[in-house]
Amino acid sequence: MRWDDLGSETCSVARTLAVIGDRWTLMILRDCFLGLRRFEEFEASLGITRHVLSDRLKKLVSEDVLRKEPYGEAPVRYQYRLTEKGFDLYPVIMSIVHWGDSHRADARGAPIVHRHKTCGHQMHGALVCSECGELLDARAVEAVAGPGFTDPRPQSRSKS
Amino acid sequence: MRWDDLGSETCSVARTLAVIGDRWTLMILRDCFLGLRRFEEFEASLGITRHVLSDRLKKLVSEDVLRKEPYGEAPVRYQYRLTEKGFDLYPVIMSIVHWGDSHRADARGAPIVHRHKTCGHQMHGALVCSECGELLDARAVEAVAGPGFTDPRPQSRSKS
DNA sequence: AAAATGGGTTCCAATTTGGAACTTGTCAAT
DNA sequence: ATTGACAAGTTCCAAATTGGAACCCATTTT
Repeated sequence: MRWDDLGSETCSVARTLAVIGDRWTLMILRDCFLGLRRFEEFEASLGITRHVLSDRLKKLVSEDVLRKEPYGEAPVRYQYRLTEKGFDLYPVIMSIVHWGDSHRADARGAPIVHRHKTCGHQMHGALVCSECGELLDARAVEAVAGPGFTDPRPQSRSKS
Repeated sequence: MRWDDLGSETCSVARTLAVIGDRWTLMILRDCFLGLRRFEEFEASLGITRHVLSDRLKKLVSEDVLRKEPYGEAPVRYQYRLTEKGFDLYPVIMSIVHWGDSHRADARGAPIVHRHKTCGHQMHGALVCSECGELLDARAVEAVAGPGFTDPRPQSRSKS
């Protein structure tokens, strides 16, 4: 399968990764959550080549994850900001951060720590059951076919 | 910057993506959480080319996300299973699933639904503050330098 | 008038993928 | 005892993607 066909799979992971599952896209989104907005800010922060950055930003805008808005007057400049749909990716980023903090931090500890303004504590993101609020463990969750389920790969790679 | 240098960045997102931020790796992990274990199962499920699959599995094993264990007797065969470190990626996958369900599902609804065995309800993963348990919103979280912080890109791309 | 700034685009070489065929060890059937 | 099948790869080549650098264009500052 070509990577570009991922988006038409009957799977929410595949469909999501078709948007953000790219080498650099999640790094761009990390920067967005850190408040970066301008083309050259992303470039300097990531050290990504300009045309790959340009391409990824276009894709994110076309997917409505980022919004490109003009600012400044005489020489009109542009900035890229998260849409609500983009903001909804926060749990993905925070889960990634927490895994990195837990498993890839150096001896001194996490490079960035997070403070919850609401309660004032230093915290990390925790994944819980939306219904009972208990911490989620993969072994306690059962996946079953939902309303949008269709048998995967009906016409795929023939076996003979 | 080359993608391969990501792992040495002072950022947990970068370090994590150096392990899983690859085009196919998260799809492989999705399959692992769905219970797939064998090389040919992954290949059939993903339609990925064999040498890319082989390469990704090797990387995941070397990162201690998957474990390669022999099974069967006479012709010894191998299977790949999640380690604890791999299991800890569950929040990442579930957050991705939830975003896909929310923003990329077709009219009929999610292809897969999840049932929490503990409470019995159909649920999704929700990201909360580890300290106060409140649902996390990006705007309510402040990121500050932690113990492992070092100034990014000290020797990077010179400007002149 | 020359250089800088911001936000790109164009070009080419190097790397990575996609696709298919080939390998190796073992078993099962002819 | 050959032939075929299976699992798990590896090898080869062509096509696509990335990395690196240079170029473009409209304004603004020096």
